[in-house]
Order: sequence, then structure tokens, then C-alpha cells
Amino acid sequence: MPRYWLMKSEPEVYSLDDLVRDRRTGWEGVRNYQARNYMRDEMAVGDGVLFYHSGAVPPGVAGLARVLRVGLADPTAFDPKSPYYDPRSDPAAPRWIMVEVGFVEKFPRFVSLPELRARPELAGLAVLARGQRISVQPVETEHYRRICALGRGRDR
DNA sequence: GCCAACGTTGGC
DNA sequence: GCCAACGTTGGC
Repeated sequence: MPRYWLMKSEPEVYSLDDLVRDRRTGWEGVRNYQARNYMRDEMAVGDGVLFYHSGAVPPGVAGLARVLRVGLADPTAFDPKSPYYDPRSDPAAPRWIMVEVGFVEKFPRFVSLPELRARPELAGLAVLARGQRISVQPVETEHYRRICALGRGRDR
């Protein structure tokens, strides 16, 4: 059984439309240990991803991606010109591990954060918790299904 | 632009 | 190992 995740990206940096264009991408630039650990230790090929636009007005879930490859070193950590450069990451033992995700679906209806909040059945969804900032979050299967239904234009 | 939340850093 | 200072995230 696949697991499900929510992954945040600022659309000005990398949007779901960018993933439509690219078809697949390495999820570069995560510099939080808990988020890294989810990617490194818990994600598996085939897992489903809710592609969340943070910093958007409004923020929300734009569509779906899928985990295609796991356990990849994040190359931006080794690039002094990258904003994500981290000289502490040793190429022989990379500190920052990423996954590759592929485009699956753009929702006909963007599911905004206020809409997620308004749904009692989504109680407990991590992205709704106050003050949470982690950019990679596990999502319960039932929550994932309900968010997909909202994005596809059904009430539930 | 503001600010709450929270992770990281570094002095001790 | 503690914890204050600092930086970042991200909603509003």
C-alpha cells in the first residue's frame, strides 16, 4: 500500500505548472531534518503526493504528484552558487537526501487552505496545525482521498 | 509588512 | 546540556 504525503513549494520558486512542464523533478532544497528524514527513511516509490502551494494567495493544494525515485543526494548542497549550498554536506556522505517526483494530475479546482480548514472530516491534517512549518508531511489515506475529491470538484 | 511559531546556532 | 539570540517559514 502506498503512503501519502503533502509537499510544500512556493509557486514562485517551483509550481505545479513547472512540474507539468518538466514531468519530473528532484525535490531540491529541503534543509529541515525532519522533512529530510521523511524523504530518506519513509518515502517509497509509488507514494502519492499532494502538491501544496505555500506563500500563495490563497495557499492550498494544486494537484498530485508521485514518488518516482528515492534516496538521491540533493545536488544543490554541493553547489556554492545555489541558495541551498551547504558546505557541511560531504559528497561521500551526503547530508541532504531528496526524492524525485513525477507529475500526476492538476486539480480542476484548487483546494485552498481555508477550504481545507472548513472541512470537519480533515481534522488532524498536519498542514492545518498552528505554527507547523515542515515542508514534507505525512497524510492519512482517508484525508488524501477526500482532498482529491475536493480537487476534482466533488463535495466529498 | 507584520508577527507567531519554531528550528538552529553558539556561548557558557 | 542549557538556553538566549537569531533566522526562517508562512499565514494573514
